[in-house]
Amino acid sequence: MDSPDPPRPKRTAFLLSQLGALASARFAERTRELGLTPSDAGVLRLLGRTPGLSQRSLADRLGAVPSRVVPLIDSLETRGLVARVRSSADRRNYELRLTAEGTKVLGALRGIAERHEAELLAPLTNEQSAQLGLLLARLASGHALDTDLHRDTSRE
Amino acid sequence: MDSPDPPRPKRTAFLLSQLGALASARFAERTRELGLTPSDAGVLRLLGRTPGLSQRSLADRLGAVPSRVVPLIDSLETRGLVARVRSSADRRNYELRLTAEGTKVLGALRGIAERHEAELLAPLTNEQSAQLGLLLARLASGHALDTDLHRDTSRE
DNA sequence: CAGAATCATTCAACAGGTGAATCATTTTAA
DNA sequence: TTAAAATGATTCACCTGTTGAATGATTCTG
Repeated sequence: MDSPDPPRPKRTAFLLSQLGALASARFAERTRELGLTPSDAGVLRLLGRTPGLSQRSLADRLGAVPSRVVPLIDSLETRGLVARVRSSADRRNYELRLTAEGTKVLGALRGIAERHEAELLAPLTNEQSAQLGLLLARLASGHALDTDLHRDTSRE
Repeated sequence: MDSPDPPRPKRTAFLLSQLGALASARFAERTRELGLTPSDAGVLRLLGRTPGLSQRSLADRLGAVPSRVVPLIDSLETRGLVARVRSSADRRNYELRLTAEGTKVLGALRGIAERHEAELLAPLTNEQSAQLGLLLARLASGHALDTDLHRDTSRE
């Protein structure tokens, strides 16, 4: 037969999928040590930056459906990381906020993200990492995968 | 307060996760038009390159558990894309092979992969795409995400 | 004020994936 | 040669993350 394994170049798109999955899996491992899922982490990050968000707009920014957000917040509320307060302006909404404990956990999460980044980019030099960051950013903006994930058209 | 949105640089690890998820989702859309899941596509690709594989070794190379492979092959066999033949050497094993139809579908799959790659890399110049390919390959090999996914230590 | 829209919630359902137990077959040891 | 251990395929119950439709409360529209 032919040579069994000429060092073939592997599609870039596949590499991207695989490395993305690897990155996600590693990050999940790290957050699990804090008792959090990646979704939990996303919620905390978003509420840290934008306190008072409603569940609806949180769902939009997460790219999730509202019914999905309910058990997510339930669990974070049970653990005392997030508080639901009825909006006085519109009593249909909750205003979601981090508790003191939640803010603390968010801090730990930032540390985790830093170590995660460092571990993932370890095989590259700083220069290469910077290059990669630029290329990926260009790719992301080219595909309307924007700054924050699903910046959508509605208000709030 | 602070300025609400200084165009912050976004972690490279997060970009990687997001773009990887995007790439996977887009690829899944494409394969679905052929009536295939991404797992199906992986099986066909592997059987195209290595005919006669057993379900066990297929599971190893896919990074899946054997019980997962059963319904996967069931479905491909039902659709006439893959054939199970008992190994005469060891009647516990099947020898899995693509049918003529399966080979045809594999061809279509290659076309899809090409278009997928082109679409994904569209925002970049050819030079940038090549650069990205190199950086990702370096990253993958640095993380032992090797040529084919899980080249493992056992035989066959 | 009546009807439409909106937020949060529940619920049934589904896909994908996993581990334990089982059966047939092969290998190992005695 | 045979008893015991190992191996491949399969079944099964189960779990997690998700989704969409229906519901109740509240607010907006005209």
